[in-house]
Amino acid sequence: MPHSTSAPRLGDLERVVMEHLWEAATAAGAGFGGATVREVHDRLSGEREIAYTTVMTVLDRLAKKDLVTRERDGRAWRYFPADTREALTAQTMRRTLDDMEVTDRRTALLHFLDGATSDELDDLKAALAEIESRAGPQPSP
Amino acid sequence: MPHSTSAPRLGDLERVVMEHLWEAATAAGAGFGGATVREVHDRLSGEREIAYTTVMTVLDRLAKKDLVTRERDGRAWRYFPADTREALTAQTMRRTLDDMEVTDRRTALLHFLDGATSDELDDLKAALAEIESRAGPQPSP
DNA sequence: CACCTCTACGACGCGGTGTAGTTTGGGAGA
DNA sequence: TCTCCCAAACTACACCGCGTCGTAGAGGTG
Repeated sequence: MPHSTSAPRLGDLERVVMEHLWEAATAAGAGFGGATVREVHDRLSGEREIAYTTVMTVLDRLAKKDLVTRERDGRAWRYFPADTREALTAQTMRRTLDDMEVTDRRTALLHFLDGATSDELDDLKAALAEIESRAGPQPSP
Repeated sequence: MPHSTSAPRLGDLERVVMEHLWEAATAAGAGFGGATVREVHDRLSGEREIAYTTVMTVLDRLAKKDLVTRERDGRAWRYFPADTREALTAQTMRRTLDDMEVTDRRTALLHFLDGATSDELDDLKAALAEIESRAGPQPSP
């Protein structure tokens, strides 16, 4: 039984392709975005040599892993990231935390914060405050 | 060039073996611990069928990935986890955050916290407080 | 010496990923 | 209508990581 982990991991090229989809999504002003195989291929061709079908295969696999969705656009498919970069990052981090079956979570988080810049700590505090306010003000214990 | 990511990811069996090393480390009261191939194999044999050399190979690969260290113990090697489970977890989480080249880190962290239990939030706050106190009391800005 | 135990090294199968060629189906123009 | 082009679909292949062992040596012990 050769390994499982049930976690869709990104390869190098897959990541690059996701980059372009994310860029396309933000560039198109939230509402739309996405890209066809040809569009992604054209962009990648500017940076390195790569076959059209290679891009197609990658997009296809990403779709099978539910990392992207697709809609018809004429005869071609238009691919969209299923999650934002931030959401995917968070998911992956969470999966790590869960998979490792850490008993002493506080210590793990402490180690994590050890490597954090003060900017990052600020980001974290901001996020924490946001969550708390969303959950409603806590009664003082 | 088939992928790289410079990230030592754990397979299923590798993880199981690490479990045993971590257990051995804590069971031995901080100071020592570690385990030989035979010890790990004996323990695994109780749960499933597995060859001695399989365990050896895994330990070997873990050593090459610097996830364990080893010292001579008679004719055998004694293997020690290079990091605690918590430290490794934190490392992996951090690597994810860095690799994904997230620009909006705050949003990513927000997504991360979205999936957190309130226990986990408490752990995080405790860790955060610890870091802050360690860095010395901040002068009010 | 014979034996036992450990290490070192190599091997094989399988799935994932990078990479691409070949086949097929359907619109668009001559 | 017939042809050509484009995009999709399918297939293929190599390489690497990991689970899985086997075999060959080396070095103590009875």
